[in-house]
Amino acid sequence: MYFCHFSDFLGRSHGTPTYYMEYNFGEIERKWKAHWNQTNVYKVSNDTSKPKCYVLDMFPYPSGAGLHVGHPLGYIASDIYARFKRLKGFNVLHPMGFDAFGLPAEQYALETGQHPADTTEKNIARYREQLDNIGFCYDWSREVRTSDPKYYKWTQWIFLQLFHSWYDRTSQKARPISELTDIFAASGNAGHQCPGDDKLHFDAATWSSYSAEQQRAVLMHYRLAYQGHAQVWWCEALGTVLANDEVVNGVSERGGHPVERKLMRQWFLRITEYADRLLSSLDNLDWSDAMKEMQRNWIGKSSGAIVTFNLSFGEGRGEVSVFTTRPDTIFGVDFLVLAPEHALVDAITTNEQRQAIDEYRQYVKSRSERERMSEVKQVTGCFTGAYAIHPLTHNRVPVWIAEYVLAGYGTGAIMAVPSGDDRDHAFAKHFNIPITNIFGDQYTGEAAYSDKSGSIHNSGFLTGMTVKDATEAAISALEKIGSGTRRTNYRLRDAGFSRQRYWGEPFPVVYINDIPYATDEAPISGSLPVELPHVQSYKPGPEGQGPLANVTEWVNTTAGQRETNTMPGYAGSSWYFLRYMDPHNDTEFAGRTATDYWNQVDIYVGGTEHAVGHLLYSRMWTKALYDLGHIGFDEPFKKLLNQGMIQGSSRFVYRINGTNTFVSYGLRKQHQTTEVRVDVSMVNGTELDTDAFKNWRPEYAAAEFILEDGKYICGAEVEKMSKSKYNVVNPDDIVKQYGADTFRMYEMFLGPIEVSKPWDTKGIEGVHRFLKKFWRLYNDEQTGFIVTDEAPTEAELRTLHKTLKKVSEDIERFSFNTCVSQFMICVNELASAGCHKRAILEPLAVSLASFAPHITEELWHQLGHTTTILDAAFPAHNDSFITENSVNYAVSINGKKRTEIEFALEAPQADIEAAVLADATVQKWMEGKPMKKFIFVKGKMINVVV
RNA sequence: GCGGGUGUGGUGAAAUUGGUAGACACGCCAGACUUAGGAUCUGGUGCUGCGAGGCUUGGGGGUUCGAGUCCCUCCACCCGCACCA
Repeated sequence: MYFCHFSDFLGRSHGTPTYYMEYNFGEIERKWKAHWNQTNVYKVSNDTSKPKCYVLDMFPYPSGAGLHVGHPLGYIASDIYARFKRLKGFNVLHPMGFDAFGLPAEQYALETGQHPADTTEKNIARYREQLDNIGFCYDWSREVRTSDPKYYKWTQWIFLQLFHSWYDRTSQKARPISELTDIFAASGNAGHQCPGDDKLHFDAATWSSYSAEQQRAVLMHYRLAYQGHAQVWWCEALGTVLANDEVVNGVSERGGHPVERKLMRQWFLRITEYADRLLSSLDNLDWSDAMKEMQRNWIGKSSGAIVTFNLSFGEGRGEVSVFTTRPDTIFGVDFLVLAPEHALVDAITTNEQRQAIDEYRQYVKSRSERERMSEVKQVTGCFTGAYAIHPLTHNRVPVWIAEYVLAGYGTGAIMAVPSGDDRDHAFAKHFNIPITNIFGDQYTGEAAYSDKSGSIHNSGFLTGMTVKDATEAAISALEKIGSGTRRTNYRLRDAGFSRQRYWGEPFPVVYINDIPYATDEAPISGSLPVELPHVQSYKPGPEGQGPLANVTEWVNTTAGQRETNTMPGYAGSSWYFLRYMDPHNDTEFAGRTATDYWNQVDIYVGGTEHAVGHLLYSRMWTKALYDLGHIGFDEPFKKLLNQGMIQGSSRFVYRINGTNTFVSYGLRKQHQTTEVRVDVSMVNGTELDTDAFKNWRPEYAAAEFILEDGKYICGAEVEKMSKSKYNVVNPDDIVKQYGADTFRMYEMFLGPIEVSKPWDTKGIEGVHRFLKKFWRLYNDEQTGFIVTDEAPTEAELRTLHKTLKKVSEDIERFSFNTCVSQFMICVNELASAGCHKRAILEPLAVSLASFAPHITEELWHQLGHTTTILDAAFPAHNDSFITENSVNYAVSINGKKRTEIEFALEAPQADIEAAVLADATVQKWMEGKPMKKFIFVKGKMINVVV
C-alpha cells in the first residue's frame, strides 16, 4: 500500500481508509470526534463517590472575529489538566459557556443593522465549531449563556438577594434587610452606622415615626445593591451615555463629538463594605503575586486619621475635615488644600480672593482629567483667603485650592506638610509659603523628607518619637479634644451597576411614584425572569435613558414603571462558575448538594486583563452568597493560572516611494521606501509569495519586485495579533494542515504557559514530526500494526518510567512545555532502541492521551481495547526502574569541570577519592599541588580543591 | 514615582532543593536513501582560537569548594496603579 504523501500533508482524505499504516491525522481525528460525541464521553455526573476536581476556563465573549491561535492557549492547558485528572481517577468538571451580553454586540448590531440576539447566536455557533475542532473535553450539556433567560433569571435573583441585604460591620457579614428593620424598631441605628450617609442617626422612636417612604429611603443607604447618583459621560450628539474608554481626549471616540458629565440615578453594589475581607482573604489564595498585588492596589487600603480644622473667613466660621496617612506630622502643617470642586470652596472664599478663585476653578474645569493626570511637574493653585485654626498649636494656616487634590479621594481635602511630602513641598516653594521643619537635620530644605524612619522634631509632645509612636500619640491627642479620629480609607469605590444599554439583563425593579421596588416584594410580587423584550430598534431613549425606555408597552405595568437600565457585562460573569455545577436547575441558581460537592474552582485559567474587574466582583458575589447561607465557601477560585498572550508576527514589504516596485528587506536601505504590512498567510517564514501578493489586492496586480538571492524577503516585527495588522493565524487552518493533536502540543511546546511569546508557524514541524515518529513505534508504513508482546529491556523500562514520572509531576505544576520535551526524548530513545513492545507502548499511549487525545485513542483501540482511553488509568511510575546503579560524575578541580569519571552509585567515598586522585587528567590539573579539600556530592559531582 | 514581572545561542526555550549551562525543538551546514523531497534517516551547530585552551546566562560587585539560581548595585524591556493625601 502506498499513499501519496503530498495529499497527506494537506490533510486530505484518502477516500476509503484501508487502515492507516501511516499517520493520517485527518481521518483519525474525524473518526474519534464523531465517536466521542455519539457516546457522550465528556458528560459529567454530580452523583459519584470519586473525588472532584473543578477545572475552569474564563468563558469567552463571542466576538465576530472568531478565535485566533492565541485564544486557545489557556483552553488547551486546562484541557490537558482536566483529562490528566480524569485518568488519575477524579470526577472532573470542565465546562464551557459564553459571556454573551455586552456592549460590543450592541455596537456591532447598530452598525450592521442586525439584532444582537442574532449576531450573538451566529458568533457562538462559530466559536463552538472552532473549539470543537481542537478536541476539548468540555461537557457541553452544561453550557451556559449569560443572555439566556433561563440563566439571567438567576442573575436577577442574586441581584435581589443583594438588594434585600445589608452589611453588618460588627459581625462582618451580609444579613437580610428584614433583620435590620427589626433592629431599627428596637434600638434605632446607633449600633449600625449608615454606610451611605455617616451623619444619619436616629433612635427607635424616630424610626417608627418615619413614613414607609422615608423608611425605604433610609434602607436604601444600607442595601448591598442600592440606588445612588453618579456622573456619567453624556454625549448630546450621539444621544447616549458613553463608557470611560469611549471618551478619548474629552470627545467621543466615535465621531469626536463633545461630551459632558451628567448626574444620573444609578444602581450600585456596595463592594466597599467587603474591602477588608477582599483584601485579607487574598492571603490564602494560590494566585500569582502580581495578581494579588493588583487587587491590593485596587482596593487601596490606607490607614490614618481624619483631622478637623476650624475655619475663619472674614466674619465667617466653619470647619473642614482632612484625611491624612501621617497624623504624626501634624505639627508640620503649613497650609490646607481643598479640591477645587470641594463643596466648601464657595462659602469660605473671601471677597478679595473671589475673582482669583473663580478664574482658577474655571481653569481647572477646562482641563480634561487626562491633562490633570499627566502633567505632574506643573504646580498650580489659588489662595481662598480663608484660614484654618490648627487644633493643637492654634496657629492660623492658609487654605488653598489646587488641582492636585482630588474631590473623590479621602475627604477631598488635605493638610499640607511641606517638610514631609514632595508635592506639598513643591507647592510651598512655588507659592513662597514658609515651611516648618519637623525633621531636624533629616530635612535639608531642598526636598521633603518623606521617609518613615527617623524621629519627629519641633513637634511639641511628639518631639523625639518615632513615626509609629508619634502617629498613635497624635491620634489620641486629637481624639481627646474632639478634633480627630482614626480612619481607614479605601481607594475602592462602590461598583456602578447600571448601563443605559439594551443588550444586558433587565433589572427586576418597578418604580411606584418614583420609588424603586423589587419585583419579588409587595406590592409587585412578580416572578423571574424579567425578560428582555425583543425589539426592532434599540436606539437610546430620551434624556440619557437606555433603549428600553422607548418600549412603553414593556415599561408600563399595572403596578408601575420598569427600570429601563440594564446590568453591566460583569453581572452574568460574576457567578457563572456556580451555574455549571447544576445548569438545568429551575428552582434554584444551583442546588446546595451540587455546590457542596463541586465547591471551589480548583484551577481557573485565564488572562491577566480581568485582574481587577471580573475577579474582584465574583469574589464579592461569592462572599455575599456565602454570608446569606446559599453556598458553603466564600472564595470562588482557589488557584489561578494566567496564560500569556500569543503575539502575532507581522510581515512587511517595502515599496519604493512613488512607484509600484517593492524592494526586498536586505536591499531596502538603498531606496526611499514606505513600509507596507502584508498578510502573514502570503509569507513562508520571511519569503514572500509574490504571486499571492499580486492577487491580494487590485492595486498590487502589477507590482514589481527587486529580489535578493532570487527571493523577496519580508521584514518582521512581533506585535499584538489582530486583524488590522494582518498577522492573525486561524487555528482552523493549522488543524487542517497538521491536525488538532499537533496543534495542541505545539501551543504547549512554545514555552511556559504564563509567558507571552510570538506565534511561529514554522516551528510546528518539529512537533508534527514527533507525532509521526510516535505513530511509527506502533505502525509500520508498509506492514501496519507492529506491536509485539516481547519483554522490555531495562533501558526501555527506564525510558518509560522516567517519562511517566516527569510528565505526571510537570502536569501538576502546569509545566506543559517540559512534558512535550520529555515525550520527545522518550520517543527518540524508544525509536533508536527499535522498541515495539506492548509493555512499554501501552502505558506510554495513556500518558500522552491528555496532550494528543485523538492519536492515542486510535492506538489504544489498535492495541485491542474496546473502551475509550479516557477511562484508562494513568500508569504509576516505579522508581526502581529509574535509578541507575552507576553515575557519570563531573570532576572539577577548584570548581572548574575538567573531566568525567564513572563510579558505581554505592561506591564508598574513600574508593572514589583514591580513584579520582589517581586519574591522569586530575593529576595534570592539580599541577602537583597538595589537595586541600575533597568535595563529594553523591550522585551529582566531585570537586577537588588544591 | 510606587508595586509586580522578565532578561540564557541566529530563534522558541531547559536546568524543580546552589552541583556537568544551552536538554528538547526551529533554523542552518554536511551527508545517506531517492525520478523527486516540503518524506525518512545519520552527523554537526553558544562564542573565540590552528591547537592545548580561553570566554559565556543584561552590566558591575559580593557570599561559596562551586552561582543562571542566593545577596548588593546599576541598566533595559513588559504589565498594573498613580498629583491617592
